[in-house]
Amino acid sequence: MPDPDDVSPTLHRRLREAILSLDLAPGERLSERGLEPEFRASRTPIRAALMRLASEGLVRRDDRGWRVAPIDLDEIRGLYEFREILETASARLACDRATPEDLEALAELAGSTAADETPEHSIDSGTSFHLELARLSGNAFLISAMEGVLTRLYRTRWVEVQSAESRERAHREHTAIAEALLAADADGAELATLSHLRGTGERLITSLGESRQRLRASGLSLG
Amino acid sequence: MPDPDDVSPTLHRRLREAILSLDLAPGERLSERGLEPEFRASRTPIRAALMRLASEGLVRRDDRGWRVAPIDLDEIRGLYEFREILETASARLACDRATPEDLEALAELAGSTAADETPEHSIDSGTSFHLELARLSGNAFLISAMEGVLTRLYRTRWVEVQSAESRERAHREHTAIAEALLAADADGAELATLSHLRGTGERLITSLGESRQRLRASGLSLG
DNA sequence: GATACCATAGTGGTATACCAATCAGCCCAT
DNA sequence: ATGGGCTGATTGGTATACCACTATGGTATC
Repeated sequence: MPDPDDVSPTLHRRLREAILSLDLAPGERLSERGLEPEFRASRTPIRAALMRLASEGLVRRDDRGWRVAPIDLDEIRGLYEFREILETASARLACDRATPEDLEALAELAGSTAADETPEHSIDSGTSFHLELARLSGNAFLISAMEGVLTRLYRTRWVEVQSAESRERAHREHTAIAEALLAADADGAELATLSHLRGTGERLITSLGESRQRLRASGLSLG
Repeated sequence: MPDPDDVSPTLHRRLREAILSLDLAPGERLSERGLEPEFRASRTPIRAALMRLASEGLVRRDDRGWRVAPIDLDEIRGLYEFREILETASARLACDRATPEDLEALAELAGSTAADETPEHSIDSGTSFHLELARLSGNAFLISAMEGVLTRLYRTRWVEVQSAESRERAHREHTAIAEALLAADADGAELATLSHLRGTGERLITSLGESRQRLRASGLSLG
């Protein structure tokens, strides 16, 4: 997912991408010195990047040392509950504040999900849709909180877009949200958002639970 | 203002307290080396503390350097809007999840506000009440977001508790929230929370606007 | 053979030296 | 008197050396 700030491949950004791409595995232990050769930097900036990543929830301090944040089912549940709060509120605020042009652009984003055939593009356009919805709320703290949520959820993306059917469903539901907003129907937009999140979240958690079983059986783990 | 983590007077905590107590003025420029003598530490830990404070919104990066986050009226407005979202949701969740004992403890906190005569204690108990309400939601992200909001708002506390009358009003409204929760009245609790925040926020912003006028007239500023 | 102890290597935490960029102030030239 | 250019001080950014602590593994002793 795009880092709103850094445009040049900063160390923070590179580490972040390594984690989000699962190149650094969830739960993996990291040592500051151990990262030096891979990322061609000295401890000080690596340490700074790790601290920043910790504040984004992608990395945690262990007893002594760091580890990539594990993918925790309870945390995902909490994130989706939190996200419901943020995103339904965003929908209401966007309904009040967004201009018709903004909403057209949002509908465009919703529409673009369908055209893409690749799961990767579906992920990105899905993320963009939800982020844009938050932006239309006009509240900087809401936006920032949504960014945090989406970042923390990003590593689970591979399960959401597995089937063409679920990509199609996301497209339908995003479109429904955008259309309710275009119709200035705040209640409808809130409801559409809520049901989209409820369904998506439930399927994600179920799917993750099953994957966890499978992985455990094969000796792997999610952290 | 209590730091949930650090119990020993860490550097981060000391810097944080210096900012929250307005000992370091809003908008004041800070230099890493310049803080060394005052805080008896070298650049590395000071830098780390500044980065952490930046992620809490108490400090910002300037073009070159750091500055204590100014007190910005628009930001306060945004914070209160965000807080409405978080806290009404907290009330609803708490209504579902909190045990009667939890709610009794919350009512106790609400009650303790009145007994205190000093503005200082009124601040602390008020903060505790709102933080406890968030805790009863049982959602870690909601709690953490509320902590962030309260931290960012903390420096404006001196205006909220100026008059005995406003302290009394806070007491009444907190009690009303706690009682609605005890009655398992989710709608009532949400409404009581909303009206408490609306009123408090509005008065705060008005008051800050006037203070800003007065300060500007006297040559000072809030950053 | 089991256990207790010690040496060692690896950890994050801190202090510090060096770097490039920048901003301010002063001096000199016009 | 004024404008231009240079110099020095100060900034954050980085690299690195040193510290205390701990966990571990091997060895020596019982």
